[in-house]
Amino acid sequence: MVGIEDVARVAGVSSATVSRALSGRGAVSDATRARVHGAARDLGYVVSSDASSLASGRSRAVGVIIPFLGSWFYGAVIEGAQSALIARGYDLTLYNLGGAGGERRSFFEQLLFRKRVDAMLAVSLEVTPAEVRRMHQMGRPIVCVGGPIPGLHTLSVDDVAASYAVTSHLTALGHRRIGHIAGGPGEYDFHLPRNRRVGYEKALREAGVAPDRSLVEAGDFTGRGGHDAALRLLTRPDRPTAIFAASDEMAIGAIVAARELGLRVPEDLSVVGFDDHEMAALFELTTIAQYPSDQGRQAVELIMAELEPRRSERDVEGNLTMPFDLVVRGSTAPPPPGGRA
Amino acid sequence: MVGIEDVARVAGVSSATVSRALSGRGAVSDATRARVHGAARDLGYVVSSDASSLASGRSRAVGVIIPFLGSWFYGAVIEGAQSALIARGYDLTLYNLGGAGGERRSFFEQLLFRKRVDAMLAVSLEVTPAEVRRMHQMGRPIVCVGGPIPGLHTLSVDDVAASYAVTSHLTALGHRRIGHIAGGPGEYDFHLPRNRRVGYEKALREAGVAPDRSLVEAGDFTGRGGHDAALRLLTRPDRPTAIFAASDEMAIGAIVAARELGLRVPEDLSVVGFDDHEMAALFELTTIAQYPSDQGRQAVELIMAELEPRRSERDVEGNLTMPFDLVVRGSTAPPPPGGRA
DNA sequence: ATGAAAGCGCTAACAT
DNA sequence: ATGTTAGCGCTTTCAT
Repeated sequence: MVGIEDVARVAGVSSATVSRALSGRGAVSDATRARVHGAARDLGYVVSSDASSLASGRSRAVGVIIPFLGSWFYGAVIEGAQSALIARGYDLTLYNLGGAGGERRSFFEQLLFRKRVDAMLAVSLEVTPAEVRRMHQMGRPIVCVGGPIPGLHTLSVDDVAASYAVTSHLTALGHRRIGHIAGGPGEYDFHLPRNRRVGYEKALREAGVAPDRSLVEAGDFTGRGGHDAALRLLTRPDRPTAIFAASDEMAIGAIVAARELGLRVPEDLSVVGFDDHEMAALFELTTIAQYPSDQGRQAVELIMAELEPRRSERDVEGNLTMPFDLVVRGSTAPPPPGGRA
Repeated sequence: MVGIEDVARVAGVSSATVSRALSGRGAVSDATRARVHGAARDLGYVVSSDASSLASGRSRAVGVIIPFLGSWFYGAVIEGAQSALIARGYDLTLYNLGGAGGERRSFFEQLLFRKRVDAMLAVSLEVTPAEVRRMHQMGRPIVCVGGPIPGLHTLSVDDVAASYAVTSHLTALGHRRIGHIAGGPGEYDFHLPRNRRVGYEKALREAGVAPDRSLVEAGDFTGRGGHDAALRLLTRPDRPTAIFAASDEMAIGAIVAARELGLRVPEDLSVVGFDDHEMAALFELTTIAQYPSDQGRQAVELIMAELEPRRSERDVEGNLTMPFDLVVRGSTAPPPPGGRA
């Protein structure tokens, strides 16, 4: 194994200088720096991250916590975070808390404190106040994507506003009976199902429609879940003329369900989703585009601002709002004339 | 920060004994072990992984390398690997080599050698011989999912056999003109596109059909890519009566394309996929089920067998074959009577 | 079964 | 700008 002393010997300097030259911290003359880099390259030297972490207290890794991996959204957030991290020389350690086992507990009790990571990025994580305290105890920056979580820096789209926008699109078309396929009962994905429902109800009220609890069915953010929920909504005698699903996967499931029942989209039923999933365009789905890989990237920027503060950057707000866009495609139209609008 | 010496003091033993008691290596009396565990719990002691790694040479982390994160398959593999790792107290460090930047080069030149991880799990990675050498230089176990890669332990379904099976299902139904939507031109996902095509051609020949190169179109493992490829196939004057897409995402895209052209599935066109994606059942897609999360789990078992060998386990083969199943659903039927079969 | 002590490979004061 | 040196917090011989 070639170590720092080997490089020092070849470059004719001390190991301290090698460390300085390679890490960029501390002053080194240009000539020396060049010699050190040359020696390191020739020897194929790569710093041991363990030794470096132990000595410096910085691990150059950030932990990313997600509730599960089954949806497009999480993959995209991770992808964005990853590329931003790699660009800065950081590793990404993934913690998937969704498993049936004690993943979650062992995470909060052990993993969080092993000092493996310099910071945490929590994606759509529903955390208890006790868990927030635990995270603060860790004493390292924590940024959440999909928030806001009281007490933590978060970065999220305004789910209420976005849901309001997409539901208003439906009411503007003339829909009055609008079903909602919500996220599951809060195991994953915290405020999000609640907030999306709030925006939906706000748009209804504004259109003079009293929200009808029985028009809200739980999906679980999967295609199958959306399909089944839609089936329940659409087999009612007074079926809705439009459905707002809280994710595109569920919306696609709803479109399939409609087709099974012989309903045409959008002539007989309008469907809107949320996310702008890779497949949304394929199904002509009107939806809310959010930009998860940008969210991942941005979250990393926030983390870095805390980790490596420069005087030029001002302090980060508690909660940062991310953009979204209403994307109107072919899955929405005015309700059918015969509809009990 | 509570360190090992604190625990030692409270438990009334030396730090060496604490290390032994907590790690399970080395003999410690039951009474002592209990006292140490008690003290550690009371103090909230968690071992510093950096210090532990540095001293022991083991980091209790494995790196997972993927070409990109955009598909269901990778997410599932990672999920399986993650849960197996966490159960053994290992962390998962993710390397996504798909980014446009120099991720790939910096990975093979630097990250691989930082000694952050005890082993590597490479998923569907197309590696050059030079890269294989680099990985061996690392001197740590490497297991690949989706192989086989010469020189590395791999674990994969027999893509040729699986593709043969699903294509034979089509020929058995009477199809003779069968299109194929292959994976992209090899940027990601290596042998896989090739192997799936080989199985497809073998089934054709066996049915007395000469493979027609012009019936093979490249998708890119996305719904959109499958859709566009299917459009090209289906607008030909002598369009195929069936399509085998190398992934379910692409197959779903093909179903959508068929519908756009007014073709009914399966009456006018049969479509088969590969993977048994979460949404496959929703679209009644006949497909090959493989079990990516099991593959991830199994890969971790292989790694652990090398990392922590026990005498009971015999040595692992170079290549381990994973199961697949043909799942027949509603997207396949005999070709239409008028078809130029 | 337990303890003493020597590192693991690097970084960061401090000195020059 | 560079070198000297003392750790970082743990694991692991080697004794006992």
